[in-house]
Amino acid sequence: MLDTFFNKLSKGTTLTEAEKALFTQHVTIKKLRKHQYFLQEGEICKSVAFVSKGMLRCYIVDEKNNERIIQFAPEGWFISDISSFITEDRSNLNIDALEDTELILINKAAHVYLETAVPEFFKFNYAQYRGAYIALQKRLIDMFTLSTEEKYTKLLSIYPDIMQRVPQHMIASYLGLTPETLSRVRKKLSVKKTDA
Amino acid sequence: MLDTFFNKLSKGTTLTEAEKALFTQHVTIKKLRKHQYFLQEGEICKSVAFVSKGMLRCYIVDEKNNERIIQFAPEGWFISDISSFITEDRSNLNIDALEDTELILINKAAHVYLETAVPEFFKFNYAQYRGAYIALQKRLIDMFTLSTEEKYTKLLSIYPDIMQRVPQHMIASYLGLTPETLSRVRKKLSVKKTDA
DNA sequence: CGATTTTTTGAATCATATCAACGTACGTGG
DNA sequence: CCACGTACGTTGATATGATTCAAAAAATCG
Repeated sequence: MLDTFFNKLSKGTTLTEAEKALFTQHVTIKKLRKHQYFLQEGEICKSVAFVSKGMLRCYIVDEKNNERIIQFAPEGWFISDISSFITEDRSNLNIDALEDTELILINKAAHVYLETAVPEFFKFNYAQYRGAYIALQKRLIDMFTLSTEEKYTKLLSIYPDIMQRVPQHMIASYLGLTPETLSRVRKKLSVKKTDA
Repeated sequence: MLDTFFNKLSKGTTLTEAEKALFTQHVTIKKLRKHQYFLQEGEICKSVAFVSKGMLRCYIVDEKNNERIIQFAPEGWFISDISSFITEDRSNLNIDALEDTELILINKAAHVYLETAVPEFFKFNYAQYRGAYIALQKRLIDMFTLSTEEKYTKLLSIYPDIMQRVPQHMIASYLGLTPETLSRVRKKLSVKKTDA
């Protein structure tokens, strides 16, 4: 049941069977059908979720009622509103399923418990946050320095299958573009390719 | 000498005198005069720096030779290229002093040692990274959702003294604008204010 | 004080957003 | 399984906001 999860943890970590049993006891499994929410704005984020199957998106709705996608979370990733999870303030993020998905939920009590009971888990989370910070900084730099075209091709090079799994207008939103602009960028690129 | 540093650590952490002594032994002090570099692109980032006095900026140079400022680091903040520090790859960031500044440097060996010798330091860094990640995510959201005008006024509300300490064109760079655009935004805002 | 850097202003240009219309794919219930 | 309705993607025309380039004004530094 928790295979993918232990797989993820075992990158740089070795868990004993006893420790694995602790996880099994303290986490819960949740299934979400396409379009169902893991978190809606206004709620307090009660859990960190590991995606064992499927895919979610995290988005914010701006004052013009545009959805702005902050992050995608396919299987093997964690998703949560960490800020709300830590402070227990209401979230302004929405997280919903783009496909039927399966989550492994770690609520706050479990999270605190597991981090002390399993020091490796604490270290793992440390490395996760550090890695997430580095990745986000790179993304911010890309937002600043890359052209629209480059942003799109870079996304494709990192996630080659993303166009198969995610509707185009959501990719536009993730890149900070309108759907129309992304459509035109793609057209231009396909023409370029044909030229060669 | 390390007062501001211990002050920072003591938020949520209590260090014994013995532990403080360990820090004193393992860190080094470095003074930078205005315009001097803590890190230049192409170098490997050898230390994490705590700013005890002064201010630095972290920037990247894009292919059109524009400087893009990623981050400012006034006293009380940490600055480093964490990615380069961890992986020991060459950095593509530049970090230099905007004023005469004083840094407390923790090199890799010291960092590793102190994190194991002082568990509180490990926890502190965990919280730092997590906080940095949350803050960066908020910044990314602001970049997406705020108008140019709002980005500028929000920056001012968070760092009211920033215009006094940082040249305007660097603030423009931080916000992802040209200096001309920021100048015009400021003019528009000052007219609005006069109207009232 | 003069020299250099920074900020401001103006005009032209460019990239993306916006609005509107059309074509296409999709899945849902009859 | 087909038909219909809703979503999604494309295309065109126009508007908007920011950039670019150039030059003057203001501030800062040695």
